[in-house]
Amino acid sequence: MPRKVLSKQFYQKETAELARALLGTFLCCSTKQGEAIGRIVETEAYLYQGDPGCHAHRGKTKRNAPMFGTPGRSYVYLCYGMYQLFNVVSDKSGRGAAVLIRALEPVSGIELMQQRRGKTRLTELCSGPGKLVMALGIDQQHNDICLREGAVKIYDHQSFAKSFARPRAEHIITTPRIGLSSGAELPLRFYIRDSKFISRK
DNA sequence: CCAACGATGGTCT
DNA sequence: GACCATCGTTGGC
Repeated sequence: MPRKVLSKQFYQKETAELARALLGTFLCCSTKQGEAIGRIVETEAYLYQGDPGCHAHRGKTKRNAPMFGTPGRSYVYLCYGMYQLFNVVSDKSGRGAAVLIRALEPVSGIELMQQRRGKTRLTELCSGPGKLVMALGIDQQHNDICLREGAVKIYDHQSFAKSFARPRAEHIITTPRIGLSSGAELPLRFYIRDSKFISRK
């Protein structure tokens, strides 16, 4: 089954739309230890306007600068002093918006994920934004890089087995976002209804 | 199963 | 000096 990375145009979608469209695509990270791949099953949108939960809400800073760059690049930042979180820059260039990847269904490189996580159960490998970054071996080296070429890529819905079909729109659940002190109430979290691999209901 | 809590350090005011 | 887009453990059912 040939792999195809998501197009430049795919990433220019409005942020909430991109967050939904990314469900069912495949996040892949290659390191010297090998390749690890997961199917995206949960995302959150962070908007460039009217969203107090978004890092870019108060303008460009050193940390959030990647969010103001080209859509289809990465934004990886340190959360709570311990965990890296992985985002996809969205929308038109320079707006300061992104999609947080919150959970994956493990697809390939599962032994490597198990080693990195120190867990064996599949549902414990990538069921949270910090967990999936650990499982894939993503770190600060992968901040502000292009996702169409390089160590971290996103492949389209058809790049793996047929059993991983694009989720039907009516199977996508929308909820408030998780873990925010402001802006949490906005309905900008999305997940695949029947997935066992999401961070929580 | 689940709610509560502490660890931990960069970023921004 | 306050504020976190989290996680794993702990202790109670």
